[in-house]
Amino acid sequence: MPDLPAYRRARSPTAKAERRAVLLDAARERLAGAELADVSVAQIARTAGLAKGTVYVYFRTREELFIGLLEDELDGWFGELDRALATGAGRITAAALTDLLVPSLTNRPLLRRLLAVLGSVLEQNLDPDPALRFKWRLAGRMTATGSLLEKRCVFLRPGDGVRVLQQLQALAVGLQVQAEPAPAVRGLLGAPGLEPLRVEFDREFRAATRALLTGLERTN
Amino acid sequence: MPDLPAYRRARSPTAKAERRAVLLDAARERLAGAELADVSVAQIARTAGLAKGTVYVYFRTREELFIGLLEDELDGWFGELDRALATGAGRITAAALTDLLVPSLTNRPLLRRLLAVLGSVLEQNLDPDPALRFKWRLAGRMTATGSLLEKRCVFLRPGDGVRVLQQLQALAVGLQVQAEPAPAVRGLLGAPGLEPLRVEFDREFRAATRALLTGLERTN
Amino acid sequence: MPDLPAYRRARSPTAKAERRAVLLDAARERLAGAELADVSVAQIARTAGLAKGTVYVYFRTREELFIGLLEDELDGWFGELDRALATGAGRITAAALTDLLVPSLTNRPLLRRLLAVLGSVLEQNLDPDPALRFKWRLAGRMTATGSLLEKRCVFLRPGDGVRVLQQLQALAVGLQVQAEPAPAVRGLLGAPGLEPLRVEFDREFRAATRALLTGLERTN
Amino acid sequence: MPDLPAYRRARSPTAKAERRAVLLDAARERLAGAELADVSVAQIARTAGLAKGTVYVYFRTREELFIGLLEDELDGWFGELDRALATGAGRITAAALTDLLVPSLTNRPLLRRLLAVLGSVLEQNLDPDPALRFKWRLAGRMTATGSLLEKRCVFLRPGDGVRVLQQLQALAVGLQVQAEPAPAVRGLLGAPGLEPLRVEFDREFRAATRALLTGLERTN
DNA sequence: TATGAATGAGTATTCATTCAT
DNA sequence: CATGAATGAATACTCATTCAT
Repeated sequence: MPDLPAYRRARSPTAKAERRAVLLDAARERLAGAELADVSVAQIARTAGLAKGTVYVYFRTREELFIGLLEDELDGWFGELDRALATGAGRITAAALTDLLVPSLTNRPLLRRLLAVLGSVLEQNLDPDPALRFKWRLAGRMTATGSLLEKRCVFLRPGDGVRVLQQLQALAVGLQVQAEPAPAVRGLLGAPGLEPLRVEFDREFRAATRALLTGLERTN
Repeated sequence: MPDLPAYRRARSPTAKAERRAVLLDAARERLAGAELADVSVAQIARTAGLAKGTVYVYFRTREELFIGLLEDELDGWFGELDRALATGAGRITAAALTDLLVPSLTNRPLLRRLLAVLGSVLEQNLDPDPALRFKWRLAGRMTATGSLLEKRCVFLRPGDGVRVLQQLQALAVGLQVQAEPAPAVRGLLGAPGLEPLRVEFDREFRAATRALLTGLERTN
Repeated sequence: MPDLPAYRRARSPTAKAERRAVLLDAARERLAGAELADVSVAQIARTAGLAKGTVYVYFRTREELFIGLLEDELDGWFGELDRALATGAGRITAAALTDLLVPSLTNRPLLRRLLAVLGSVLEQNLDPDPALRFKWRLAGRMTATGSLLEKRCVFLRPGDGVRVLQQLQALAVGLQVQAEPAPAVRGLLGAPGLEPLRVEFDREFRAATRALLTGLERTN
Repeated sequence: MPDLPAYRRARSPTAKAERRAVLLDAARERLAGAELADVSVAQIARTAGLAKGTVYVYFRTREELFIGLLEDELDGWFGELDRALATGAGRITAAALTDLLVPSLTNRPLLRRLLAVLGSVLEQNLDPDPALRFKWRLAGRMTATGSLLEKRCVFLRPGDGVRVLQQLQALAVGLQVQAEPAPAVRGLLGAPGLEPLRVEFDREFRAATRALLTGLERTN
């Protein structure tokens, strides 16, 4: 049972941030069991124990809420990468880089799902202004983490850092789509003869990432 | 009053297949300029010069129509790969395989787009029966082409053929999502400071594929 | 009990016109007991015995439906005036013109109500195209009937015909607003001391029209 | 810490009236550029430099605020008429009365707009109590000014004073509706062929008023 | 077969008003 | 008194699908 907040109305910036987080958590909870398209604002509000209109106090549109979720996930991801890359001293090989990068996305299924629909859904009903803000922030972190990558990996040339991140995201999103179709579809994949279509995300993502990074290492 | 032209009613199997093709072509035409979500059955029918209801004579649902399109694209893709792999004799290196595989997906943007939404959209509103038929056929071609790959590439171990195809698709889909967001979003990407988010599909897909295959070659 | 139509689906132009009329009649029925703002599309559809979506087969928007109603009312009004002005031979005095004009609006409360909200509500959610079509038609009938007026009334100078129609509409709308506020308000007007605010439409409209026309007659 | 400025809290009746006036002025300002339906409480509050909730300290509902505006306008109008009718000695002809009455409404577009929606909008969401108070006050001024009219104009019989005021309002409201539809609609009226629908308020109102009063003068 | 009229489920969003702070 | 966060009612419209013609 979650602690109820001590207030009914969030007036301080802290309380407001907290309430925003409550809404994001509610969205996360609902997304755990349903497609993004099937999660309605009403559901999220109900899950958060708030009224529908309150959602619109904190987010201008439904899409902005999901972008908020994505920002959280991206913060977590980049943060984890940055910490890992700052730790330790020596140079990193492709194999070590694989071990560093793979779990960061393997453990973030929601990030994979949100990235998969970012361009086609999330940004559709977004004012240009918040859309740009989001993109700038994302670009900034890509650049920063890409630089760290280049510093720690001798086999990465200038520009390769960002490129590795893009390729990693691409692999994760593409395999995510193969590995976890909508629940209704997932059932069918158990049918005999469909083995070639069954994709176990964790294993395949690791394999592909290792191959990719190894290839880069050898090529450069 | 003279008889209406015989082709107004598609009686023979040939005529039926022809009309089916007309509808698929119409869908292709519409998809060239719009998001899949924005292409309605009515539009497709109108483009084909038929009535809305007629679409449902040839396809049980809107999704089945798009699956039909995807089947065509997959047929073309696998056919091209199979022909290329059957041609020539010697063993294929990672570099040669890259040159063989990359254009097959670079030239098929529609295939990439459809694969991206296969699990989350297309198969959502499909009867289990046609869904299974589609999947069996796909699995079959994956297996067949995968075998061919393994035969021609010494660096591929058993099972790696299908895996390469999966990884290739994953890369293509993931980069597609990054490279071509919905039109409304694409405009924003021109803003300064967003360079790290701009992805040129052709170049990045080739680079990633080469790295991936090279990595496989060296590892195995 | 109204006759049910012999068809379920209106395919012939006649049947379609009939069904359109059924929807307009349903709207009329609902408007008899409620403010225009309180009449929903769902109510109209239910009253017509049709589904909500069917309304949108015949009218692009809710407003277009009400404009259709207004067009009917205007057709009736102008038709009545034209017939009356075509009948009889001699010249018409102000008094006779009053007798001719007044009942035509006294008997059309719906016309008065719709005219009152034409510019502020009805035309708000109308595509420019149908809006223009409506306005051209209205302008045409104003001009035609205005000409007839000028022919039969010596005291009307060129241009006065249309002007009389405008002034008549203005009076009717203005008095309508005074005489028949929303039901919730109407009750209050019975309170003692509010006699100066009670307006009996028929009487006042006749008096004002007679004065107006008499004034015109003497002035010109 | 010094005391906050004394005026931040409106304690004295004077200060309260002042703040009320600030809100009414803000409403006037917003109404100058927008339809009444498009002016929100939030906008008014912002324009007044106050918070949304503060509006409800001074007015029970949004409608009550607009009624307050209307009361101001009516006060100004009746005041002007009363002063004009008290001034001068001799009897007033229809022509002179026209010159006296017409500018009083020509110069009050906001009064016309508010009167047009009084019964259908403003009084909809009003408690009976303030509604009655407003109506009694209005009735009183109608009676008083009507009496003055009857005193100065021989051609007005008992009861005609109030009636003239009613008819004048009716004309003003009706012509207002014709002359100034919502901005979105106004653009269309420039189209060729729509001349019969273009109404210039000032000119038409004067013409109609003169005819009306002249008619009254001759009839009585 | 072909048609296109009829259906009806499904939901984000606004904003006047309230009330905790 | 002043604030502004929270509320929740209320509704037009789309479009895939069906089925009468």
